[in-house]
Amino acid sequence: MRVQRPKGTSDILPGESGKWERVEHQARKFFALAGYQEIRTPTFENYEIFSRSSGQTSDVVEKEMYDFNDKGGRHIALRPEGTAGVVRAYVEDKLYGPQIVKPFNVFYIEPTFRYERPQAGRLREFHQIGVESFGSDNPLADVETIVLGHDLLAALGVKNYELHINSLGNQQVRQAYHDALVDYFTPLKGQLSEDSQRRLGLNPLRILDSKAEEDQQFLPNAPKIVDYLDDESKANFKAITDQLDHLGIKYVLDNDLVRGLDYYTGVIFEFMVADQDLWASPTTILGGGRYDHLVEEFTGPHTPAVGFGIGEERLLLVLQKQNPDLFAPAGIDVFITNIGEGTTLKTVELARSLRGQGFSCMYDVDQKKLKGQFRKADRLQAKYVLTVGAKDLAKGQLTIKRLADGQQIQFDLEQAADLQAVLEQFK
RNA sequence: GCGGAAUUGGUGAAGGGGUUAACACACCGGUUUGUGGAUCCGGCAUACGUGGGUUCGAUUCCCACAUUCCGCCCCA
Repeated sequence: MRVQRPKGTSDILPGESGKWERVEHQARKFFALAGYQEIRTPTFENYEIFSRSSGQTSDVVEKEMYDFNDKGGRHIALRPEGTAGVVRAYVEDKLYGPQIVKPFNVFYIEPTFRYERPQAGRLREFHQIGVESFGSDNPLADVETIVLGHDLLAALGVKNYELHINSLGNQQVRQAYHDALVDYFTPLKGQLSEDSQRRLGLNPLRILDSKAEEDQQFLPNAPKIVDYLDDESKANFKAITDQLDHLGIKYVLDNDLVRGLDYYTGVIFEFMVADQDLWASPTTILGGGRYDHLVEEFTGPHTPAVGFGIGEERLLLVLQKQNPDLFAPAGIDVFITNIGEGTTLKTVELARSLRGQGFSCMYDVDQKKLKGQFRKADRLQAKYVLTVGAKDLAKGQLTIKRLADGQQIQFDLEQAADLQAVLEQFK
């Protein structure tokens, strides 16, 4: 048997898992403060949920879906993004009902899957932290979502990121813009990159995203979406950017920002980090936007919505560099060593008592020699070592030592019921 | 999907077609048995990603595959 995890997956080991817990704990706290509640949807859905929402010509559907047929012949896909499943649940579970306060705000933290070549900050199984807000078409809902993303990154300690935003307007706008792009690029077709020639027929919007050298020269003069926005879309976008201005949130208007999923309709945005040590080119750690028709597409009532997703692996890469303090190893409060006849069970009793008092506490189940126990305490970065010695115990006493400076004090056994009071003697 | 590099023990690694795979760190044990983080002593890869091939003989050469890393595409 080959003992090897599937390509593009990773084991999050103890030590590493603590970092994840801190990030997720902070995120949960943050969402709770904003009144967002958690939603958990299945890891897999019927294939159509994703193919219809993301768009048949999107890369996600065309080549990155992790799909298979189950034993019942159902075409299943592991979720490649978070929004579709939440929208499905919103419709199926009738969360649009009048008894539910609008907007309906949720967050999720979940594994996500894309069948791709792994590289820095890109795995086949990765994790997304996301939010969705259903039911409001007010620009303030867009602003609230962007502010949430901005403030969450700030709370976690991400320092250098750039917020790119753009607007895609409604379906008529998109159609008109689509046609304009085809008109512009078709005469140039022969000079475009192979990929872009293909995109021209399928999804010309994608050409704007191209980084191919052949294409670059044509991009500056390509039609801009802003010129095709109708008055309402324009007013909407302006309202959003004005409010961001007032709130002091910096952003870059990025006409070429497209996003990989077809369901976006209004404002779209990405928080990008440019760090040569991490990635050769600027990389998106958070992306999102407005999708006003997806609920309808899933046979629900017309429901405007907006949300974003954060790539947790990428977030961690950035945080480890920009806010390493967040991940300072914790160590345990107390390690109990014991020596001599009749001290073992006393040790267990003390450990249970200390844990009950809220101290993290361990002892040596291997019952090695005292020196070995101290070595263990040191390796576990214990703050204090409490020693249960047979001789001391006979006098009703215990010894506690602070490892940082070697200071050691003795105290009566009964005082162990309130260790905090004992520890205060060190100060 | 395309291009490039890598793959030796718990880790970082040196090495080289043929009887002991260097060195370091970590770890384990000891330094006469009630105290850590120092020193000293000892131990620690029948093994060099997998499968083929070349050869008297390969971990060392060749091929394929796998995985990892980097870049492109795209995105989280």
